[in-house]
Amino acid sequence: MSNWKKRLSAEGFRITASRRAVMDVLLATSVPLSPREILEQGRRVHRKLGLVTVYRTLALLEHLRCVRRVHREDGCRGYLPCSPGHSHALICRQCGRAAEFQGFADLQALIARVEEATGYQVDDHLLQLSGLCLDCQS
Amino acid sequence: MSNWKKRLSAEGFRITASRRAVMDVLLATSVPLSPREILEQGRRVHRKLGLVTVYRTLALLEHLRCVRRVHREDGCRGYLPCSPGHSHALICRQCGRAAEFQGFADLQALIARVEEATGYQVDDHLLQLSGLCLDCQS
DNA sequence: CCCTTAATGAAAAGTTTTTTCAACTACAGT
DNA sequence: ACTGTAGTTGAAAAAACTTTTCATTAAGGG
Repeated sequence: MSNWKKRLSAEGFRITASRRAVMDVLLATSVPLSPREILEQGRRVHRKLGLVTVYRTLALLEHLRCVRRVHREDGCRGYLPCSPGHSHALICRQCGRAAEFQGFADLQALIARVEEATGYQVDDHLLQLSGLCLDCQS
Repeated sequence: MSNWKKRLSAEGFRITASRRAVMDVLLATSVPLSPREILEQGRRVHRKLGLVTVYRTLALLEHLRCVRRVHREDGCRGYLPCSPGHSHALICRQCGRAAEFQGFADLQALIARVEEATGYQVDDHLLQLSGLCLDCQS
């Protein structure tokens, strides 16, 4: 059983046609999608899908860390499926294609320095990179 | 003359009461403000200020790098004044107070590694930290 | 102190997100 | 399999947010 289904069940949530439609769409994309885009594509597999349900499903799946929300200059609600563990998004500014990467130790070092410099106790971070993917460089 | 006024003039933009109101509000805050909050506070110094103008002014000031837009889980349009040069925001999740920090070399190293790992050519990044400020830790 | 033109604000239009609520259905227990 | 029930859904409506339009205002060079 796919991972997201396990997580829903484990927390007592039901596997419904709408949730399947939303996850199917997200698992098939390599570009962050907005709720409206997810609705449109999702209707191809589940005709009755409604926008409200897309919003609710995304909120739930984000909470369970099955999907990740990416922020961009335009539109702050792009969704991507996310692999287990903490990772970050790297988005092509030309075609939108997204890749994931890990934070490595550099980020820990940076955070430690910032904590020292500011006195804040840092417990979360938002890091996204953008640029050109291999295909778009030519 | 304050820096933001210089930048506006230098690019041929006018120093108006509305723009002064928006910048005054931003320079006085340590918490990211939404366009609506800026409108409300701005009206205390410039009665006729309109919401449309706040949006337009923020877009302009952001373009000129006099203000910075911060993204958060809730609401993706928080504005802060920004110091010259590239820096990042660190926001207290309790009181909202923001601090700035520089990217240091760690970030460059991280980006270089990601470029190597993914083949992308990285040319921009969005980095924000959140945690507890000194006051909120007690 | 004019004049030109950038800038403004109110209203309206367009979007996005949330709330409400009756109907539906996944699935645990029978 | 069948059934009951509580979690889910989707349409409509409300609320919130952002952009467009356009007549009026005023910044600042001459």
